[in-house]
Amino acid sequence: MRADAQKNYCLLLAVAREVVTEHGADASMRDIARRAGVGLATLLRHFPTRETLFEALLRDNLEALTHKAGELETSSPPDEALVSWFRVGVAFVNSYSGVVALMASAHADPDSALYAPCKAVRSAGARLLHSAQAEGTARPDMDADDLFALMSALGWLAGQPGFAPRGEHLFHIITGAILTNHAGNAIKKAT
Amino acid sequence: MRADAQKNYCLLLAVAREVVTEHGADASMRDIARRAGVGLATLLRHFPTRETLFEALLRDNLEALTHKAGELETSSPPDEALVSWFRVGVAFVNSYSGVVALMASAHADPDSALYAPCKAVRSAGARLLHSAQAEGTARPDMDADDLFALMSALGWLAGQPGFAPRGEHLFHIITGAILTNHAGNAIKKAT
DNA sequence: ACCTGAACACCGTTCAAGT
DNA sequence: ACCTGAACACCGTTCAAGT
Repeated sequence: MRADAQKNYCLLLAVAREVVTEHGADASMRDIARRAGVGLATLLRHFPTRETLFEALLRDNLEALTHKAGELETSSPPDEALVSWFRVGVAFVNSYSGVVALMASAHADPDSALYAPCKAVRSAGARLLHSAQAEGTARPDMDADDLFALMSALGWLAGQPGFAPRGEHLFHIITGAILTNHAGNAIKKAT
Repeated sequence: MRADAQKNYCLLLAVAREVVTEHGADASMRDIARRAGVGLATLLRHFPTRETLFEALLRDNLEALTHKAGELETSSPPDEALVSWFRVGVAFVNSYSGVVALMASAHADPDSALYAPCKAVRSAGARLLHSAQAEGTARPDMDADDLFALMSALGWLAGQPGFAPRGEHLFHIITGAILTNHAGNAIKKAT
């Protein structure tokens, strides 16, 4: 990669982050190029699709999310680890408005640049889920895709202006459905 | 309304239904006008916003959904009525791909043409929910907006290609969280 | 190698001009 | 009253022409 190309790459990524923060995941590519003071075609060659742009934009955060699962696995009991990670996942998936739709469709499309990172996240969740299921604290009739789907659904809800205020409560309701100890999974936080 | 205007109105509605079936809720307005053999401006005056078009397009179905609640209220015990209606609601909200996002945002925007119909649906669900709560078969820490949100979330999930196959199972998980009789709400169908 | 500008086929909005 | 065509400001894609 030539020096000027490298510089443009970084510049575009920084500007994209800014624009996407303002306008969400379906921000105008043209706008990003314009603000970066670069030809639209230049942006499009660095990132031929919206997915490749977001793959670069979210890479670090997606890796952190995947890593977080392993961390919680050793530091917390399985059910707590699962819920804590689920919460982090919901928050991430909603970090940029509209990104959840991108990830949901990437999850089903092996050609998407976001497919691999999504799969990694899914696998990380799977491990936590299986631990909790083995322990008997998570419902057994659920798999990693269900977990990913529910995470996406909560992320989507939190991104809808009308539902956002209820996000925390809906999170509580859904995690309550995932865990099996209906007795007191609400208060279970500092045990 | 003049005769030709009336004719155009009906024609546009029919064509719109067709195009939306093919391309989902964010179909091109221009395309609808084109297929109807009418100027774009004509479509836009009959339906100044996408919401007004969908208000007309969904009116009958939304009324049917609202009506269905009252019907179930008298024909079934509260918990069954709630779940049955919830199922119909999820199916409806997913009748046209992408319509769920339209409804979710209309739900929070009193200026939207879809605001009133959404409110009616919400209220219809509220009655069923309250009956079940009074009976003790639905969790008490939930209100009509939560129900509407969960219905929307399931509709959204069903609209995502990757999650659609799991729709029924996710429906089961979420209704399990709404009802309180965790013992056997799965099999409870023909009692 | 890498970048650019322009042409292209789209989109929804707006409005003066027609019947 | 109602409709139309065109102008406008956008969008992403593509590619020949420049350095």
